[in-house]
Amino acid sequence: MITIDYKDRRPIYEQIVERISQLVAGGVLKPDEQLPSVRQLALELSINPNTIQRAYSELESAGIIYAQKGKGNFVSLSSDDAKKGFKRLIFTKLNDLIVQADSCGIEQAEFVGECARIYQGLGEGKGK
Amino acid sequence: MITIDYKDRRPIYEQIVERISQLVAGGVLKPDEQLPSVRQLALELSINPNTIQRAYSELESAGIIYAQKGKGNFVSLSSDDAKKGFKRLIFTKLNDLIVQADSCGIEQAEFVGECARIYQGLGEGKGK
Amino acid sequence: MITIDYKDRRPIYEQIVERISQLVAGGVLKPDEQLPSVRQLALELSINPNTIQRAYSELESAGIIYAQKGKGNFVSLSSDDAKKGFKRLIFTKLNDLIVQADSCGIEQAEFVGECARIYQGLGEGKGK
Amino acid sequence: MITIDYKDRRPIYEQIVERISQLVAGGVLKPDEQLPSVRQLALELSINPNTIQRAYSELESAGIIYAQKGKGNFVSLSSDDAKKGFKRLIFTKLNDLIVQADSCGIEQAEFVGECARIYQGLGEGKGK
DNA sequence: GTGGTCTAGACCACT
DNA sequence: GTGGTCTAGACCACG
Repeated sequence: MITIDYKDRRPIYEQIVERISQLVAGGVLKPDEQLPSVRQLALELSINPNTIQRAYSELESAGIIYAQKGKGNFVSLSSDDAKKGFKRLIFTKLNDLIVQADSCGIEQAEFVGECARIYQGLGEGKGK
Repeated sequence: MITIDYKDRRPIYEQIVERISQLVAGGVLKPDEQLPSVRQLALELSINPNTIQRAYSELESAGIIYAQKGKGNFVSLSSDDAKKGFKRLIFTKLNDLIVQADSCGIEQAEFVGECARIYQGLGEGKGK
Repeated sequence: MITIDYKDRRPIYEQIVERISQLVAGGVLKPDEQLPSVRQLALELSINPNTIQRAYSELESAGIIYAQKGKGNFVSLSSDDAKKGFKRLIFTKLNDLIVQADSCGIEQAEFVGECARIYQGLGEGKGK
Repeated sequence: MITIDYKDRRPIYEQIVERISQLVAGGVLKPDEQLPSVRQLALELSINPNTIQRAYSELESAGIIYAQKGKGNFVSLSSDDAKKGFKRLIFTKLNDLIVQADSCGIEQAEFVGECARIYQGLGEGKGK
């Protein structure tokens, strides 16, 4: 359900935050569902509990999950809310990317063409 | 020609690398043209010469510029070559982004629509 | 009569203490009236009896209720006494808050104005 | 400039966050001014650098300060912006307090009277 | 020297 | 057993 890519240059806790956000956005984790405990997830991924704790803290202050002392961590957002938040995040990144693309002369037609090609690639991947 | 945004969270040397790459891709800096010396640029931007040196090193190992001992640093790529390199880089990032978008249910139509909207926004900005 | 908000970050026993204090201060629970038994209340709220026990202990050491072995827990304070205790508590918190407010430049007039606005909001809420 | 109250039940990092917020709100720390380094402040207060780091992280994600790797942490908000943020925070707490006060029968007149008394106390304290 | 991340291990409050 | 905080010490990237 959650894997860590040690080659990824981003910090581990950030990878976990993103992964769980996706699971919530994708509706795999439903509102009020309990997440694996800090210690259990730490064992599974064989990383330090503090790192999980940090990821969960970030998710909590982002309003995606809520914590109850002595009980556990739970999903707080509906899948729809999470999707909206995620969309905002992705479209912000897309904006940055297009600014860059534009600054070195890549035009809309070419950019959109590339999008189509990539989406098609994804579709085929699924079809396998 | 080159400005630094100290509030940008990315390292300074990375900002410089990006900016010079853009200038080459945009044809502002032409092949075999000499770049400002490490010391001069450091003075202009009032930052540590080590930082400039690092940026130039990265640009060199990316094949965008070449250094001649005792003479200076020079542009090695043609505008077109730089553009191609840049495109590869941007399209790789775009790929990652689309994988993410897809994984939380954003479909091609919506994604492309957002691209169009952003490009339009850029166009208006220029028109000012 | 008593409800628990699981999304509230405060411990459950504290919510119960506060709620019962309010009921006493508001005169809903009268002196020498019997409170629901630990087990019964635990069943009603479907939480651990230990948690109720802890709440009752705190209430007892605060002098708000008293326990009789084998019989149950009873209200000890009159509504007026409870109100006084409550007032002391609230005004202590208010003091802290005003110290903070003052330290960042909020003056009495503005503070009192805000109080009035909030009280008005409450009044409207009741009017519904 | 910053002191820690070990009797305070709140975590240390939270005390630091609040204290620095106040200093920014009060205009003592001005925009773009550099804060003491993580290690230095840790030494001064004789607490672990990680705890300071945590406080600074929270301040950063709240937009009150910004960090530059290798350089330090700097105030980002103007004193006015900080004041507004702080006001919102305090008035939220005030709201909670008034809800409590109201629920046990403290009326607006009495509440405001108490505010006046407290503010007067503060004034006298300063006059000394 | 500076911030950022991670590990290891401890203690506390709560259920 | 669960989350939350803190300490101690390490390593990396940056300037």
